[in-house]
Amino acid sequence: MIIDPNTSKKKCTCLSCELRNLTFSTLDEDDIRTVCETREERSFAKGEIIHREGDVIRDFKYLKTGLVKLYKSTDEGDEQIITITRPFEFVSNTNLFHEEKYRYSLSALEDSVVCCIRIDLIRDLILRNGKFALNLISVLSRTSENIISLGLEFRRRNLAGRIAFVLLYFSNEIYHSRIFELPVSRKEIADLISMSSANVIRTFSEFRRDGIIKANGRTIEITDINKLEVISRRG
Amino acid sequence: MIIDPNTSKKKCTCLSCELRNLTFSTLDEDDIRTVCETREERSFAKGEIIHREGDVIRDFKYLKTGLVKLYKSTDEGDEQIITITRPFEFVSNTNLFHEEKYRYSLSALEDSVVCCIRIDLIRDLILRNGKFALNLISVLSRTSENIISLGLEFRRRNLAGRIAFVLLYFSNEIYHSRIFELPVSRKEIADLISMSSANVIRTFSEFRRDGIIKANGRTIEITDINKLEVISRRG
DNA sequence: CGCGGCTTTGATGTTCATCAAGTAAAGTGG
DNA sequence: CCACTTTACTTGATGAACATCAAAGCCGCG
Repeated sequence: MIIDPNTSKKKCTCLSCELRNLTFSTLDEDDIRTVCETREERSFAKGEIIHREGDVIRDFKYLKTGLVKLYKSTDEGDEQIITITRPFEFVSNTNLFHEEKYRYSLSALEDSVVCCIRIDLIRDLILRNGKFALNLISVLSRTSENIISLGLEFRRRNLAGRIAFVLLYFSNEIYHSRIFELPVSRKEIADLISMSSANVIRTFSEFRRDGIIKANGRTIEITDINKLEVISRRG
Repeated sequence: MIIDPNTSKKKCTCLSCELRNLTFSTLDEDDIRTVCETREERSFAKGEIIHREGDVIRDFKYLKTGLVKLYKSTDEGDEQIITITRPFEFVSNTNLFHEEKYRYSLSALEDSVVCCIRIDLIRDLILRNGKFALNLISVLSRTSENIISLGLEFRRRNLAGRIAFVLLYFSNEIYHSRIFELPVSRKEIADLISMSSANVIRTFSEFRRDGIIKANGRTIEITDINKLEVISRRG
């Protein structure tokens, strides 16, 4: 870990970065060094906005640590949350390569570190390195695919089913534990599953009454995962 | 236009193909020739299935003429339609490059011609030709982006708003006319916007009563586009 | 010409949004 | 540190939006 005395930005050496195993596994030492020198690692506190829809796209962004939400603000002032994703899933909007500006906003749900690589450099690497390009396509596709798939999952469920699905998603995909701190408010869950926050809360209360979860503020414990899975499937 | 006497498959020369202006503009004459020789042009009658979810992905598929729907079958036997797209919008599922099998099915809503290029060849071109790779990323991103965006548009509208949106979509994006033949059944519209077919039909009837559209079977004429736009925006 | 699938409409009930009012929690300024 | 404000959460009551069920008409196809 190297700390630049001028900017005090933390920089680990890219050679040992975990991300290298993903998109950047195909780069040789020279290219890795170039990436390493030009990239910027930015920290965002919980709640901070990483970029807004309409901002000019300059960087290819990769989430190193933390948790973020991708969302769109509607004309009426509320948000549609598109996805909530954790590190090592590529995070820049998919429109990176065919538009100038972000279509969606991105903000930190937990303290997060984002690795920013200049988009010109990525473009250059694609042009020069076929393996890198192939790999990148794969990562980009997976990201989009996950977003599309999440939408389909919500679409076909009713209120209770969507909430069961969300709880299982956090438990299985994000925290790998049956007890966890919800990174989002009830309102944000509502914005994710396209239901009213009052009904989200009501459903939490019902799940609690039925002994399916214990909920104390944002601390959630899944006590009857079987029931929850049934609700998620049938709902 | 060349017709192969053995297979009776029509083949236009790729050199003059309109698609060349899109993804394949960066290929030199040699590569174009290779693509041209190995590709297959397949015709599908209205209603035919082009591929099913679970089928092994062998080709990169591009819609040349016609109209197709991308959809997922649920366990309960009904369909979720993901998108309906017209020619020159790339059509293969986005999982082309990171999965072995299709996640979604694709079928022809109108008689359609699909150009199929072996996936190995595409992979090879990506490896060898950086500009092609960059271009392809752009096309793939746009396709995914359109699907995601469509989902968001439906999500934030109520029944009437969704139907107004669908009608405007067909009118503006697909047929470029205020009179057109709906390529889908009422049931399929229901599967696209995640509402019941009975209520889709009811809404059509209401629009007709209110003088917003004339509907005779699948023939639709938008008679009051302003009202329809208001409903689409506010609904 | 008869069958099955799509369309249409009405009646009924469920699901969900909205409104309202109250409580708890968390930030804010003196 | 406390009073104050704001924001998140909670619950109930009400009505609107939508699904479901049922019956009848239509159309295309074998």
